[in-house]
Amino acid sequence: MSKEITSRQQDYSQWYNDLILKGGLADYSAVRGCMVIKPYGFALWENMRDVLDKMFKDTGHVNAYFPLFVPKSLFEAEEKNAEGFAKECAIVTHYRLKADPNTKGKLMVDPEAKLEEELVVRPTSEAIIWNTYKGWIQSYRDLPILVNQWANVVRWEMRTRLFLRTAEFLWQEGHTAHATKEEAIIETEKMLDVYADFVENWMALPVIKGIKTANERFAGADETYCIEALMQDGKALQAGTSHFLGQNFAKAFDVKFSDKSNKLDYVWATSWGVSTRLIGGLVMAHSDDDGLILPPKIAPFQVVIVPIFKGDDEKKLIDEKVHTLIQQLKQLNIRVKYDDSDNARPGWKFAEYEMKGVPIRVAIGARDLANNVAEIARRDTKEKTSVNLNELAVYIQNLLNTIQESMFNKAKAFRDEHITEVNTWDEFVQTLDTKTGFVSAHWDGTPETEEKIKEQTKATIRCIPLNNKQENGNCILTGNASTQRVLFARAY
RNA sequence: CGGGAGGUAGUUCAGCCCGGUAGAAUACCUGGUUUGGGACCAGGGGGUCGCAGGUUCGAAUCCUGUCCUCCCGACCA
Repeated sequence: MSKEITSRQQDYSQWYNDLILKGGLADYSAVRGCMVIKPYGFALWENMRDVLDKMFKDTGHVNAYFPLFVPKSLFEAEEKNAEGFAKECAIVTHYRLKADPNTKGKLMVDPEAKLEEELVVRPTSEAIIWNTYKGWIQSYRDLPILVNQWANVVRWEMRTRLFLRTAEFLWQEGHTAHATKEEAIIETEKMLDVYADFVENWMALPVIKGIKTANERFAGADETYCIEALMQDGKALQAGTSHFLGQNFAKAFDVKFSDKSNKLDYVWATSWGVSTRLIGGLVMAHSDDDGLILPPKIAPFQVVIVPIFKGDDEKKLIDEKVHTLIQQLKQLNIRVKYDDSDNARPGWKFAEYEMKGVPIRVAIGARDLANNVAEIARRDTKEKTSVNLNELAVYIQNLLNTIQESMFNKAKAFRDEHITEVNTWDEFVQTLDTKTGFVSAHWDGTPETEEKIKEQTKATIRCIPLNNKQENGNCILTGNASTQRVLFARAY
């Protein structure tokens, strides 16, 4: 009973924290704003990473690694980028400690060891990477450069939340260089599609593809594309971004190339990233008051088998059947765990694996063996059925697909129900306060109006959807003419 | 960074106001009985009371500082 989870209704934030901590995904650490990702959480991240990494490679990208530290002079080269991140940078100023002469056994920063130039711990790697690309690019024949990096970054956030916003987080960042603007834009859009494909088809999380307004754009980008997801409490979550950087970084780092006619021009750039934040979104979108609900395609374990037995003789008989089943499941590439530990009884294990979100539970006892069946329980719907052992492996294979699909459909139905078109300010405010979710409304296109709406309602423009329908209307705040609706929401 | 709450056994917490031998539940270990939705009996081990100073004969308790966490707000490509 010590592991009881706070209900969503009682305290949504506490529910979220309970799931992460008690589900065994992560722990708090001794470092401000930084978390420990535990083996179960990291296994989830590894599965996500492996799928994404293959997608990147299938679209022609290669991995590389750049330094954690960025000399301050490089960091400040692209002015807007530097300004945007300046407030949340960790900075290395010294390179040595020494024994504190005043306190035995304590260390102090050695004032003699001050760095000539401070090093910024990367909050993002455009600067160090573009400084490097300068040496890699002379001719159009050197382009495109399609590089991805799996890395950690540090952003000194004021208020942190497990997975959703931590001071240090894991991510991938793609940084590409192109000869033409058109090619760079195609790349930006292509990677947005990769993200949407991954998040929808692997994480079972429906997203809206769109572009950010100038206010919400990445510092240093000409255009920011994004995918936006909706959480169960009606708040939006930016799940991934893909930036068209124009020639901003090429100009800042003086990266030019000769085209076929030997004319010099600046290189065109993109960058794109998703992070461990996706895990936070996954948790918030799918789980319930009994614990996590993980989509089969990325769950660390897709199936857990719990034996129910009295005495060693029964256990032996069950073991035999289970080992056959495990072989069958492994041949189908299904990740399975057999929990035959004797320190917990079946009921305890049921609750434990529900909390950990394992998609399918198989229970086998003497009663089942007599009928050559096993009890199958779905985590997402809690439905239980008895299935003949001879058909079980294939049944599980199919059920995993069904669960994956069903989770996506459920999340999509919720998302679609929570996109509300409104035409007046009153409707707008009321929808945000009572119904929550995305609100589709006309906006006059000015940053000032966007800012005022944010001040008054805490809602921001999440995106202007791609392929947005054009229609005439009036801005909900100012009444000025507008040609399209945009999506507002309160967001994480 | 502002406001509020907190840090004592692996975990959840009591004890603090009013200073005097560190407690409960649960988890863990041993033995036994159990096992189809978080088992039971008996015995046992485990805590520099976040950290550092100070007051005191004596500090988990009082004072100062500091670190970390949670909630609300500001901030958040």
